[in-house]
Amino acid sequence: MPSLARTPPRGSPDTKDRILAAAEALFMEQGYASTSLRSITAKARVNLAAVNYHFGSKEALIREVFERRLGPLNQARLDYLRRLESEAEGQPLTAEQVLEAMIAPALQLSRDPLKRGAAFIRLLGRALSEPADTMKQVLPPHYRDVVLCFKDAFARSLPDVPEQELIWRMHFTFGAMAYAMAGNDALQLIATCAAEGADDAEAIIGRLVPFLAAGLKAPVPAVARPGASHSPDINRQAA
Amino acid sequence: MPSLARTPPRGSPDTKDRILAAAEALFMEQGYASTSLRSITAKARVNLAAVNYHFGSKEALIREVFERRLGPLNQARLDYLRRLESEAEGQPLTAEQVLEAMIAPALQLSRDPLKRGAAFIRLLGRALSEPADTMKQVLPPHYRDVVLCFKDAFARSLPDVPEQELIWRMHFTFGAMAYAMAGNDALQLIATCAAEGADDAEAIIGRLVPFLAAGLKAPVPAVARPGASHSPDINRQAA
DNA sequence: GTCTATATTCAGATAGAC
DNA sequence: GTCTATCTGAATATAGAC
Repeated sequence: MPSLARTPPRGSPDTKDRILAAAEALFMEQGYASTSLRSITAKARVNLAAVNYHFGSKEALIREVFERRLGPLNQARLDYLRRLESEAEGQPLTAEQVLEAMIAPALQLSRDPLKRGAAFIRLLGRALSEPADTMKQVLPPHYRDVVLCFKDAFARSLPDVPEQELIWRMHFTFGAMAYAMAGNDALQLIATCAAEGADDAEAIIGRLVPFLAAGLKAPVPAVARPGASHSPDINRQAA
Repeated sequence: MPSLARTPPRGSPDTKDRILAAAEALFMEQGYASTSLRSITAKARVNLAAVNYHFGSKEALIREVFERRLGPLNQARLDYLRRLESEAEGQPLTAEQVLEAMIAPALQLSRDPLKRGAAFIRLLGRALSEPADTMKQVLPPHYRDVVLCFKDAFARSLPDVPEQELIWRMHFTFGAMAYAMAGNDALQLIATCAAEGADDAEAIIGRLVPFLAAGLKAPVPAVARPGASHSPDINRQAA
């Protein structure tokens, strides 16, 4: 199959891939705006002009970094979810199972030593919080099916949670996932408190799934929509 | 009091403040690296050279943006926690109360229409996920006391959660908080599913506290430290 | 496809008049 | 303190030889 690709792979064995790998790593470390094409080509040990030859622009490069990884990742999530649902034979899945379908493929990718998937997973966690306009255009189309399918799956798992409440809980869930996947420790919580194993992705998942499942399954407070404040004295605070 | 400040306030009524407000807003919208001093001074309607005159450098400016807000905010969190603890008279606080002490002061700031605190709160949520080296130096010192005091408070509220597990749960908690505070909806979850009220900070808090409290209080799985995988079949997944 | 060299734009920072 | 004008460097992108 690879020898039948549009451009014969002779001459340059992997220039494009080297650029993509270097871009992935540097975007993760420094962010999109702070990473220059010069540093990318230097790390990939290719010529500066190669980026514009192969990709056209810096924006097209970051776009391809995401397109290459995100399609397979999200397809794996959907496949995982469908497999669990078919095995359940009509029984609704547990929230833990739905979370596992969301998280396990990312864990799989982050463990792959060949594809340098870990860098991408961390980049992805960062990108979800990035204000750059590019990200706001690139990510949503890839996630559309995942969001819709998993929302339905969660709704079946959690029939007592109203739809609006469920959407907010998924919002919080993605936030915690993105933060954990990005390996963020901006507050040096781990360092300050001397916890170990921050790099062990599997350990993180084992803790993240029960945490999020409990939040998703929490009893729905009688706050409803009309403005009943959840706490009577939240306002008596000076500064 | 203000007329006795080091530099008499005549001549420039608020040049520094206008720069800080503009920087806050633009850093929130575009991120640190993508925001030029030219765009900041244009928005603040001051001269380009004023930034370097008043602050010395772009990095010193962003540093002051955070220092001006973060000290009072985190002090309010500590005061709130201490007040709740003194009212409890020795009884341990609930996890909901500790979360409220963490979140309510941020909500307070984000609602203040004069100080443009909402922009800062969103900027703060973003900054916690930002890879820039500057942030990694600026934020941790401000959060050190908050992290330590709230860790102790959570530990008293949740005596059944081992310390290592609690640290991870706080990590997830801060992730969900940062994501929610930043108003991130990178996946267009809210838009896709047509939920309303995304801008109402109080509604977010009313949903966030029960969600996080349930996660923090979740039963601790028998995963312990030695590598007992939490799920037997997490690995049989192709791609 | 790959390279050198360069065009162009824009960034942060500063000098010096007022 | 504020302004104009400018220095210096670095960024993206491209032209054209090989």
